[in-house]
Amino acid sequence: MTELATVYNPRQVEADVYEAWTASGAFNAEPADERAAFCMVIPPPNVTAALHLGHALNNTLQDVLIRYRRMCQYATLWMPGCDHAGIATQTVVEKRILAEEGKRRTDFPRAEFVERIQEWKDQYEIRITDQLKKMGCSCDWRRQRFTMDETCAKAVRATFFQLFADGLIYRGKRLVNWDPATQTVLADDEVEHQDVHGHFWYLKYPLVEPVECDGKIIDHVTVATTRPETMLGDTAVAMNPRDPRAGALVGKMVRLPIVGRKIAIIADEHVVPADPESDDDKAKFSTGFLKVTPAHDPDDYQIGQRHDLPMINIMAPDGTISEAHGWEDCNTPEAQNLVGLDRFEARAAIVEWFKNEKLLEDVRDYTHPVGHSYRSHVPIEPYLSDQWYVAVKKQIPARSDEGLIDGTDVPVNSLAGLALTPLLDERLKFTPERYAQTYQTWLENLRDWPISRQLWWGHQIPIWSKSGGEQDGKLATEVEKVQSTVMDSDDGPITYVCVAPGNDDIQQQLEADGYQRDPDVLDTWFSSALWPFSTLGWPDETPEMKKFYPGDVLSTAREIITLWVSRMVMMGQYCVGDIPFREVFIHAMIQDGQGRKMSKSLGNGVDPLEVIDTHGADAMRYTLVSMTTQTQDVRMPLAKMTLPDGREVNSSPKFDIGRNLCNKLWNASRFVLGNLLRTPAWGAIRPCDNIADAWILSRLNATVRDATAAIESYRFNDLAEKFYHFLWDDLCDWYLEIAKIRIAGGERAPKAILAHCLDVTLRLLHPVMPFITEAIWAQLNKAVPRRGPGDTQAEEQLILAQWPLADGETINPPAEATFATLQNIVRHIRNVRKQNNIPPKQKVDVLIEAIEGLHETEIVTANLDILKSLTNLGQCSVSYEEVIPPANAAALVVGAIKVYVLGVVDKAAERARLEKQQAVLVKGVKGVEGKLGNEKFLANAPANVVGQEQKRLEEMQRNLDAVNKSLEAL
RNA sequence: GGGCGUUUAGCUCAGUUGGCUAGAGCGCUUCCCUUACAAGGAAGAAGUCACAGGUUCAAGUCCUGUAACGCCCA
Repeated sequence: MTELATVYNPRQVEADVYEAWTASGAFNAEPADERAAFCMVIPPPNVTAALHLGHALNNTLQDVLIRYRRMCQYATLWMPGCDHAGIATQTVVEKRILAEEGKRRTDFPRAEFVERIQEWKDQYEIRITDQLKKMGCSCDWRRQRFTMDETCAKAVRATFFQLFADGLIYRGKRLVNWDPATQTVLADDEVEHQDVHGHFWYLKYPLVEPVECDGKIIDHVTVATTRPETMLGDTAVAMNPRDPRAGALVGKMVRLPIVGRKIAIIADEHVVPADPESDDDKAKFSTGFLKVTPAHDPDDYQIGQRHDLPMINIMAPDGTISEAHGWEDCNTPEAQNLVGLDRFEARAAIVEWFKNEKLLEDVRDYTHPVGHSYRSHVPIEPYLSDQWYVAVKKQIPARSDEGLIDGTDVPVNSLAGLALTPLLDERLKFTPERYAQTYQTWLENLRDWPISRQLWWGHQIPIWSKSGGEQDGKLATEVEKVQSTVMDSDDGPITYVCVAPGNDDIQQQLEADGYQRDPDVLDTWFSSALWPFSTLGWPDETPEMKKFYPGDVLSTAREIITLWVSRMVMMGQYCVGDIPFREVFIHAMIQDGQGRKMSKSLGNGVDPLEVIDTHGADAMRYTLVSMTTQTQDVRMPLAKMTLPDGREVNSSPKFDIGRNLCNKLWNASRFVLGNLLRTPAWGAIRPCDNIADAWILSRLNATVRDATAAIESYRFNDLAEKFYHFLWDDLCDWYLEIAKIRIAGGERAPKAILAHCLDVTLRLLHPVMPFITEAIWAQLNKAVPRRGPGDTQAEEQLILAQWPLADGETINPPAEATFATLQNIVRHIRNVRKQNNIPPKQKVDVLIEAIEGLHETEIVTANLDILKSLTNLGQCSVSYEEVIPPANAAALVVGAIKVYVLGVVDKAAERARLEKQQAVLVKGVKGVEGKLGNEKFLANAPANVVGQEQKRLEEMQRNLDAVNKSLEAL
C-alpha cells in the first residue's frame, strides 16, 4: 500500500477532505427533507476576537453530535453565525482607533464610526469562520447569520414591538449598575464581584440640636461608610428601631457636613446594630447609624423607597461630582470645591475635609467585595438613570392562566415563568443535571431586565419620542404597525412611539413630526436570545422554521446559563410558543496546567489553528473529546512548540494522545489495505468457526453498543475511551497480529473480518476524527467496496454513511472468556521469557498439560500455531496425562491448562518470579477465605457475589499450589 | 453569606445502581529498529483513593464533619 505514507500527515489530508464535503453538499440542510429533523444552533462567537481553545472544545462537541445524528440519517441542521457583542466589540475598536489614530469615538459621526466597527466585524467573521472550517465543523455555511444582519434585525424589531405592545417594556428611573468608564449600564450578571482592600471611615454628623440620651448630652452621630464621597447625596441617617438610643434620636435632625443639608434620623430594620464582638463584619464595623444615600446605593435606595426619601444624584455619568444631574442644594463653597472631581479624588478630598474639621472619628481597614464592570474592570457606580426595561415577572396580557408557579413569586404567564415552566415540566433537560439548579435559582430571583445600552454598535432601540402628552390620532389607528404610550418624566409627559419592522414610511413621518429616535442600542443578549429562531427566518413562517424549530440540543459553557440560555428559552416561548431546544449540554472550562483561566493577559491562551498546525485537527478534536468528563474544569498543561516554519506557538503535549491515535489508525489501515487482495465476500466466510474471529466481532459490536450509549448520554470521554481501547488494544495488538499469522498461512477469512472491522471502526471514529477517517474510507472503498454482513455497497462518503448498529447476537461473552484464556497463556509465557532473561529471538520449547475434552483444551490445541508465533516457541506439545515437572522448567497455570516453559536456566530469576507470585496469591487467598468464613457475608451477600468469591478462591488456590510445587522443584 | 465543583500513581484524569486483587494516557525501568506503526512492540515498577468519624457482610463509591483549592451567585 504505497499510497499511504508511513506517518499520518494531517496537512496532506484535511483541506482536500473538507473541500470534498463542501462540494457534495454534505453539510446542507433541506427543509424538504422528509427524514426526522435534528437541529442545533451554534452559540454565536463574538466578533470581538478569534476563537480560543474553549471555542474549539465547544464546537468540536457540537460537531461530534451533529455528525453522529447525520450518520443516524436525521435531516440535520447546524446553524452557524456570529454575535455582534455590542459593548465588547465597540470597546475593542475604540481602543484600537485611539491607539492607531489618536481619535475618539466622538470624533466621528455615528454612522461612520459604526462603519469602522463593521470593518472589524467583517474581518473577524471571516477569521472565525475559517477557524471553524479548519476544525472540521460541519455547519450549513449557506445559512450563516450575524446577529445584526437584516434577518436577525427583523426578528429583533418584531420582538421588541410585541413586548412593547404587551406592555412588557417600560422606561424607568432606577439605580443601575453604571460603568463610568464605558458610560453604559450593565445587567446584574455583567458585574463581577472582586474583593477590594479598602477602609471604613467613621464620619461625625452634628445634630442640629443636642439631645439628652441616658443622661448624656449627644451633639453628633457617627456613621461608618466605605464610600465617603456619597455623603454629598445623603438624605437621611437611619438607625435600628430596637437600638436603645432610638427613642431619643429618631425624628431629630442632623446637619450634613460640607453640604449643610438638614436631614432626619429615621428608624429602619435594615440597620445592623453595632456589636464589636460579632463575627458578622456588618455588626462589627457598625456604629448603629447608617448614612442613607438613595441615589447611590441599592440598599439605601430600598430604605429611601420605604421612607419616601428624596433622591439626590451628585454625579455625572463619567463618575465626577456634579451639580447638574439632580443636586440642587450644592451651594456651600466646600461643596462647590468638590464639583468636577473624579469620585475617587472626591473621596480623598472629603476624608481630608472631615479630618481637618475634627469630624473624622476613626479609620479602619476593611476588605469587602466591590462590583466591577466585566468589560472595563472599573468599580461599578450604582447610578440613578433612565433606562428601558423588560418586565420579566409581569403577567403577559391575553394569557388566561394568572397563577404563580408553586413556591415562587413568578407568574406562570410571565417571561420568567415561561422559561421556568419547561424545566419544572422536565421538557428541558440539563447535562450534567446539577446545572438545572443554576437556571432555576436565577429565574426565581430574576429582576427586570435593563435592555438599553449607551452604545453605537448594536440594534438601535425602535422607539421615537416627543415631549408632550398629546396622543396623535394617526398613531392609534394602526395598532399593528405603531404602538404608543405616554409616560411622566422630570420634564413633564413624554410620548413614546414604537414602530413595527418594515414601516420606514411611518418612521420618516414621525421624524418629520418632530419625534426623535432613542439613540441607545439594545443589550446584545436581546438579539442573542432570539438566535434559535431569528436565524431560521422568524417572524416569517419559513419552511426552515417549520422543519427545524424547535431545535434539539444546545452546547455551551456554564457561565452563559443565566446570560443566554435562560433568555433563549424565555424568548423562544414568548415569540414562537415553544422551547428552542430540549437539552442543554454544559461542557467544562479549560484551564492551563496551573488551574488558571486561559486569558490573553496571562499569555496562556491557545489558538486552535496553532494546535492544528502542531498536531492536526483530528488529534485536537480527539484530545478535547477525551477530556470532556462531567466535571466543571479540565486542565491543559501548556508547552511552547516550534513549527516546521520556525514559528513558536502555544500548544500542549496532551494533544499527543490524539496525534498518536491518528497515527495508529493510519498505520493499522495501511496494513489492512495492503492485505485485501482476494478478500472473500462476507457471505463466503464463517466467522463463528474461529475463536479470534468470533472474539473480535464480539468486541466490535460491544464497542459499537457502548460508544452509541456514551454519545447518546453526552459521556464524551467514555466514547473516546471505548473506541481507543478497541482500536489499539483489541484490533491492533491482538487481532491484527493473529491475522498476520493466519493470512501468511493461506487463510482468507481474516481479510473479510479486517475489512469489516476497519469499516465499522471508521464509522465509529468519524464524528470525533472526521478528516482521517474520511480519507481512509476512500481508500477502503477502492479496495473492498462491499464488506461486512449483507455485502452491500458502501456509501461513497463516510460523512453520510450509516452509523453502525450493534448486533446483539454477535456479542459473545463465552467467546471473549475463551479468548481471554489464550491471551493469558500468551502473556504468561512472555512474562516468563522476560523474567528469565530469554532473548526475544531465542525460541523456547513448551509442554502443555491439558484435560481432554474441555473446551479450553480444544481452543488451545486448535491455535497452537498462533500461540507459537505470538510467543516465539520452538516445540510445543500437548499432553493429556499428568506431567512430572521437567527440570529447569517454569510452570504456569491458566484455568485448567498447565504450561511448562522448558529450559529456563536462570534459577534465581525464576525463584524471584515465583516468590513474587506466591506472595500475591497468599494475600489474595487469605482475603477471600476471610470473606467466605464470615457467616454474615454468606447470609447477606447476593448468591452471585458469593459464587464469584468461591470461584476466585479455587482458582487462586490452584495457582498457589502450582507455584509452591514449582518452588519446591527448583 | 448562599450554591456548586475538585481532592485517586510523579503528571493529566477515569472509576455509572456499594461487590476492587482500584484503571487509562503520559512519564519511569528493562528488552526489541520483528516487512502497519519507534508518534511503535513486549514485559514491569508505581496508589493509606485529602483527613476524621459513621452506616454496611462489603465503602474510592453512601451519610456526617474537617481541611485545601477553584468556580458561580448575592
